[in-house]
Amino acid sequence: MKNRKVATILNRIADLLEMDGVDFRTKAYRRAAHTVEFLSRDIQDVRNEGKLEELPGIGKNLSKKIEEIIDTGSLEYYENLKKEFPVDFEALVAIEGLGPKSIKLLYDELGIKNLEDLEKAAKRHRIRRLKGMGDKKEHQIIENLKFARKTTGRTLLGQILPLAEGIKKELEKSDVSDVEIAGSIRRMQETVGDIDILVVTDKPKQVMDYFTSMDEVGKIIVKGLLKSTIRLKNGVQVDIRVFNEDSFGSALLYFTGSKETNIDMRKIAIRNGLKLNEYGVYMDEKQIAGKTEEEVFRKLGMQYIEPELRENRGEIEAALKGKLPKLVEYNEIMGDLQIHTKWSDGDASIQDMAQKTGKLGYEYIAVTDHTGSLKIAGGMDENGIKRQIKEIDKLNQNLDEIIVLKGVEVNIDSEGRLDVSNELLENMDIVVAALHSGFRQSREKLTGRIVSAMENEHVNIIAHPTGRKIHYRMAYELDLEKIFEVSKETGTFLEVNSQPNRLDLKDINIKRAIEEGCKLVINTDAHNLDQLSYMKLGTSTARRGWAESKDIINTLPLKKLEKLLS
DNA sequence: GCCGTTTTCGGCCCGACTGTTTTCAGTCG
Repeated sequence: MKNRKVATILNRIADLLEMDGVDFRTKAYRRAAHTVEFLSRDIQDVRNEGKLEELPGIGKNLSKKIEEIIDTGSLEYYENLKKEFPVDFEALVAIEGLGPKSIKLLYDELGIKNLEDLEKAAKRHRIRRLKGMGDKKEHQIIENLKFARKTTGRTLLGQILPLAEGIKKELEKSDVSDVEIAGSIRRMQETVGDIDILVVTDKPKQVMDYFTSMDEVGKIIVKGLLKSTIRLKNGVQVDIRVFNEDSFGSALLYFTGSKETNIDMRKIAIRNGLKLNEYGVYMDEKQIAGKTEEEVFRKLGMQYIEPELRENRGEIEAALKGKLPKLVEYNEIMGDLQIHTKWSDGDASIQDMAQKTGKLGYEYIAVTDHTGSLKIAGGMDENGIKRQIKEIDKLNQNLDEIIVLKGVEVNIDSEGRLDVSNELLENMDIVVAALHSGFRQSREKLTGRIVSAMENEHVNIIAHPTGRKIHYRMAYELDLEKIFEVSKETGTFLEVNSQPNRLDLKDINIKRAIEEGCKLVINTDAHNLDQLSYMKLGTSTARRGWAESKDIINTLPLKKLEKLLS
């Protein structure tokens, strides 16, 4: 998968061009980088088919450059640009208040190339003497330097969601008639850079004062009547925008993004002789829509696009043609098919997990504790599995709100073998299989291990298929196209694992899997009672992958699911 | 550098806030 590498180089070129004051060509590189980064296929395959130019934003010139990157691993044009501007752009631009123009000025006038140079120059008061700079700006740079070095970057959605909801609750106590969480959180992106909040009020002064003086506020970065930005004590940035009721829909649309989707929607407005901004849809000077998002989409001649789809990955074209999928709904999930208990590495008893899930409105769960070879996770031996089966049978006689299915999460060893005998697997309602080690094997070997597990007639589900852990380890090398093909052939379901740092398969792979005709299952992989609520994260990931309920097997009622499993 | 429901040339989203400015450039989202 060279997609990441190609996208990174294209983005770096855009950075350097931006520094040089190049305008629209910069945008072209960024657009192409976006296309490549979120392509659900291997860019190398597209290149081999000679179809690079069919991708949005990629023409003759860029397709040649991409070919050069794929073939040689580098790009002469990029190398030359780097020589011209030998600055650590990425580090410098991470400083709040520094953009391409300032970085160019600092390099041209003071030879500043990196954070160390910047710090020295600022402390010697050499920056305040530059044109357009001043002592405030210099001070700001010194302040923000400290922070930029400590910053950890993006936060997991699962971590930031409760924080954002807390701030929303807090703001509801102020003079507002409405508060909504927008931005990438509303789009349910797997990681989030900041919290965006939109409020409706006719007392903006009071609300902004309230917002900037909340207990959690560490630093006020910007404060105005219509927009403010703060940094919480824990380092997370929060942006707030104030609107009135008549603009609520267009404001929510704008503030939810993504930026790329916003830009394309504004272009559609222009094409229709209209103007779209955060205050509404305008014909000449007159607002003709804006109160609700639905109204805005309608005026632009499009279907309503769910927030999770707003990533400029083809949803705008589909909405214009009326061909958007009908996404799986959060309340359509009927059960959870990967749950751990005290029998292996979970914290709760089977009964506790069952009772909690019964309250969530599910019809069924599957208890899928680890098996023998996974000693570290307290894996059960075959006798343990047999005893657990008996316990579940007994429990089911006393539970009326939910059915507990008998499952295991078997380990796929380094040669693709399972660690539980087929005789025993035959007795299980559901068998989940996964890799837990040997991630550094070759692509062929890793793919082969999963394929042989899928070819076992007892295996129903491949759990966390790519093994990635966000911020911790990359997905292992896999031929996903092959996995999808065998998944479809054998009727093995691919998991969308809901753990906040897994979300695996991820959105673009889900989309591809569905296109290939695979069926998926959304599981929490919960190890305690609280983690059962992660289902929301897995479902949002599936929605971001354009999944409909027909693609997700645990939207089925028990009877139909059992038929499918058999 | 890309693209086309007025275009193969001439466009390319739009607005708020800050700091350094006497009217605007740069940054940010």
